[in-house]
Amino acid sequence: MPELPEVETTVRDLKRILIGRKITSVWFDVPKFKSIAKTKGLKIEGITRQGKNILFSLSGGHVLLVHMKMTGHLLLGKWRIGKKGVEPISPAVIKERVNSYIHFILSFDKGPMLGFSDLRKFGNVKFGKADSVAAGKDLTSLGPDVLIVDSKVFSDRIRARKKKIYQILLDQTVISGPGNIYVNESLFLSGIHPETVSSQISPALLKRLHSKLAEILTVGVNLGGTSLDDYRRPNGERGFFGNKIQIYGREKLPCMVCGTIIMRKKIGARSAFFCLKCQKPKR
DNA sequence: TGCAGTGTTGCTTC
DNA sequence: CGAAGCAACACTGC
Repeated sequence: MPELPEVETTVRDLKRILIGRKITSVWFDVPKFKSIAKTKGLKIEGITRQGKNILFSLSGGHVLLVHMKMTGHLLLGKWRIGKKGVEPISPAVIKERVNSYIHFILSFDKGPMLGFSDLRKFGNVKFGKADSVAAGKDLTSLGPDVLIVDSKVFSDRIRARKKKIYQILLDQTVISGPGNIYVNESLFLSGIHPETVSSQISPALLKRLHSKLAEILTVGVNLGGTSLDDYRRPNGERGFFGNKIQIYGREKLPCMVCGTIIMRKKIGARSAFFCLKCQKPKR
């Protein structure tokens, strides 16, 4: 689920609470998360984002990397760990179904705990010294961040590939950050058909795409991300970008601009949504 | 009832 | 080498 705006929202929300806190105990119920045990006793010195990865800088030069994948989200709250498993105490919204799949918890010297909810258990964590995490494939394979890269580099990297622009935009090794919702929205706003071959799009049009993508991602960040289903902010609240969606998920509904019925097509195992009148293959 | 589909990504296979 | 298919997993909706 989470794309750049959801990850960025999570980082910003967590930073305000967790910087300076010392991890006093850890709990997990899925073997793949066992490396969080090594964070016990360390202090959180910083929280940043790289692509869709969240990086907790910890004392002693350590880093905890968390990727939320499809259904993960980090929540601040209180849990009681008993024989029946994890029992949420707060926040109240924790009672929502989507928040009841906690698979690891960090407790601190004071304040709320940090729980990781992940219905499908696709999430990932990595722990290590900062340089070894930085040298790992999770981070080295990432292309430049879509909100940081300048439009010339954005354009050059995309034109260097020869593939459908929709697939290129979802490829984190080309540009990191965009996911399915915001990619569909940005192609719609730019008037580009998702199957347009990347190498054939002019630098001028790619400049427009870059600006629309950055614009829509920024709106997403400002609205706290998109909560169509599972995603929640750390305090349990929803993000409101869902109200701004113009094309994603609107198959068979009329285009908000021209009224043409919106199409859906599988491209590389993902669903692209587009308006045939507003989005032409363009160069 | 069963099966396609889901905001992600990595590995295997050809 | 790249592209396609499958895998991880749990649930929803047609």
